[in-house]
Order: sequence, then structure tokens, then C-alpha cells
Amino acid sequence: MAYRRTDTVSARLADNRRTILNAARELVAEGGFAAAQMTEVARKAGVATGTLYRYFPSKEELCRQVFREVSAREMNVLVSIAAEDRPAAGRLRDVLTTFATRAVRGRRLAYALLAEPVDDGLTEERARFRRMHGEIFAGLLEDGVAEGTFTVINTKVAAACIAGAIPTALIGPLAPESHEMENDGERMVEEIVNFCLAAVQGASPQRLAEQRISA
Amino acid sequence: MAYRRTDTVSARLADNRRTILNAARELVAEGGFAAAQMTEVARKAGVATGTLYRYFPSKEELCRQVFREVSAREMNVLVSIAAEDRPAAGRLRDVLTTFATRAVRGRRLAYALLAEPVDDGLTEERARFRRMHGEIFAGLLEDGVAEGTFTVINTKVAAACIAGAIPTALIGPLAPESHEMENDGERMVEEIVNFCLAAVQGASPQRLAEQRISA
DNA sequence: GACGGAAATGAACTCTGGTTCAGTTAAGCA
DNA sequence: TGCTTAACTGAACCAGAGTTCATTTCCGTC
Repeated sequence: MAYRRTDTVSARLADNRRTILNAARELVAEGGFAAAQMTEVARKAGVATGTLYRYFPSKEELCRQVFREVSAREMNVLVSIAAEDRPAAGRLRDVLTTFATRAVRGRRLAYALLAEPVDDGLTEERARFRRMHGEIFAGLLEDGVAEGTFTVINTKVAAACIAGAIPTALIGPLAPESHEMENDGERMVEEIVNFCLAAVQGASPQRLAEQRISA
Repeated sequence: MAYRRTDTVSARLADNRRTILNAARELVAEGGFAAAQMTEVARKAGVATGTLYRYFPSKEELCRQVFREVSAREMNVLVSIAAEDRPAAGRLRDVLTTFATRAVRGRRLAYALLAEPVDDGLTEERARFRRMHGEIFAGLLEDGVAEGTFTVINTKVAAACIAGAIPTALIGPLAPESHEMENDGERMVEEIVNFCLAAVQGASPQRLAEQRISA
């Protein structure tokens, strides 16, 4: 009879895959994608470098997988808040606060996901990640507009602005070496969130129009 | 008598330096810093690769120089608008609009300055660039607050948010391959700017406070 | 015009880090 | 136990891109 993969083996294979992914993820969380070199990943996972290539066709693919897993976890947290059954304003505030707070807490990881220089494959993955944020925000903005709480005109643009404002405002502080938020992260997050909320619930279109003319 | 550098030679040296910088700048404007490989720069400048190292100690230094020159030009445009003698609101609107419009027009270059993955040296340079933007914005915000037009509490944070929101909102469209703004760039810029303005002149602190509680 | 020191050249070198593959070990099946 | 196939190993390989340096060309001085 021909060779057939037994359950024990399948299990072990799956196990190895996980071990490798975990090793890679930990390295990324510690030192960004730059630190996730194949040799290092192998060492940390306790396998030979060649073995990695039995589980992933290339470094790029491995890193993408890591990126997806990590970002999916983040997205889920946000999505579940966004889906709660209450006014959009509160949900938006909480989503933004959560987003920012988690980024501050997991600095290096956030930096890797949002800002670290990475090569093309990951840039693409990152764009997807950003787009998903944008969609969550845009959804909340639409809800808020429907409720009459927000005065946003183009929800997509506003969502993109928010998705950009938060990480960038955090980035100096987010950079691996920075310590400028040791104690005051909370306060900073609150201010950033306030900025974004003000943008969507503050000015009326008329007022902006007046401003434009008088300027 | 010892050898002495004559004027003709000095001039030629300075000339070469410029030629090299220009070649590098053009390559960056066409294909980002990734395209500015030493061999290419040399070819485009019409000199040998080794020659580059008589003018710049390393690729990093050459690229930094290019970055500084290009970004300085951008900054000057903004600074001169910011310094005009009129209400802050109008100046802010114009600074932001100019910033965004120029980015849209010089897409690839803007992408290189703002978003392209680059290595450490340039990341640092980019941070400086961002910080300078932040300072311009913050200055305008303070003016506006003093005038009573803006309701910003923490001008630094708000400035950082703005500095992040604009490029990011443009970035999808800014990415080298994207064409999604061919005709409607103007409109998009306007919407992004409106978002930022709304954030600083819209909501009163009280209203935000209420919001926070009722959420 | 010839000598000495800058400047320029570009092929060769180096360094980094991903990828491969011939050889070895472990697992399934009779 | 013996044969076969899958899985694993890790040192060697390779590619890309920045940098060097022995050699050549150019320029200023005597």
C-alpha cells in the first residue's frame, strides 16, 4: 500500500507550522519585520532554515501570513465594538480610543503594522489593513450621519483622514526608541480622538462655506 | 610651489556635484528612492560610480541631501503662505490646500517624501520633514486660537493629526500606480482640507464633553 | 615638456540575507 | 526486518547593491 499521511504526522506538521508562525510573530513583535530573518525564525522555532521552506514558499509569504494574523486580531476587536447596538458617536469614540490605546500598548507591533519600512509584499498587505480601518470608520460615519449626529459630507474621505491622523499623531511616540509617552499615553490618545470627533461632529457645512469666502 | 585648486576646477567640481544631485533627484522623482541606485545615478550623471564617492561619502548621505533639497523647497512654499498678514483661518486653509495640491501634482515625489519605504537615515530625515509641517500647522493653530476662530485645545496634537491625515488620505491615490484621481484631484483635496478645518473650528469643548458622557 | 598630485574610472570586492539541495533521519507499510 | 517515501538538516549557493582601489587621465607648477 502506498504511503499515506497519518493523523499523528498531520498534527505534527500543523504544529510545526504554528511554531514557526509564532516564532516569526514574536520576532516581529520584538523588533519589527526587519528582525524576522529566516535564520532567526528558524532558530527561534527550533528547526533548520531549510524546514521553513517546507511550510512557506518564501519569506514574503511567511511575513504576509504573520501580518494577516496579527492584523486580523486587531480588526476583530474594532469590528466587534463597531457592531454594538448604540449610537454611532459613542461607538466611534470607543473604536478610535481602542485603536489608539492598543497601538500605544503594543508599540513595536503597531509600528511594524503601520509604519515600519517594509518591502512591496507587505506594503500591499498594509494597504489592505488600512483600507479595512477606513471601511469600519466610514461605516460608523454613515451611521452617525443617518442619525444626524455627524455632519460629514464625504464619509470615505473623512474615514481616510481619521485612519491617517491617528497613527501619524502617535508615530513619533510609537517609534521603537521613543519614550515620550511613558506616563501620559492615555491623555494623548484622548486628545487625538477628540480631534477626530470634532472634525465629524463639529462644523456645519454653512459655517465652512462662510469661512471659505471670508478667507 | 604646491598644487593649488584653480577657479575653473572649483567651478567644475561644484558643477559635478550639482549634476550628481540633479541626476539623483530626477531618479527619485521618477521612481522613488528605490530607483536611485548608485550605478544608475552615476550613469544618469554621466560619471563613473567611483566618482560619486568623491562627492558624497555614502549613498545615504547623497539621498539625505536630495531629500533635504526637495523638502526645503516644499517647506518654503508653505512657510511663505503661513507668514502672510491675514486671519489664521484663511492661511491655514491655503497652506493645507497648497500642501495637498502639490502632493497630488507631484505624486511620485510626494510619495517618496511622505510614504515610500526607505531606510533608517531617510526615515529620520522624513521625521524632521513631518515635524516641520507640524510646527507650521501648530503655529497657525495657535494664531487661530488667539484670534478666537479655532477651538483647538492641544495645538501640537492637532497639528500632528493634520500632518498625518492629509498624506494618508491622499496616499492610496498617491501611490505610484494609482490613477483614481485623474480628474477629481481638486475636489478630493478640498474635502480633505475641509475635514481638517472642521476639526479645529467646529466643536466647542462643551459639546465634546457632553458627547463623551452620553456615549 | 615633464614631473607630482588631484580627480576620475569601473571592474572587482564585500556584505547581507534569502534560497537551495545533496545527504540524513524518521515514518508508514508489508 | 526491510523497503519506500516524506520530512528535516544546514552548509553552500546566489543575487543585488553599495563600496573600494589600482590604474589612468587631467591639471597646475617649474
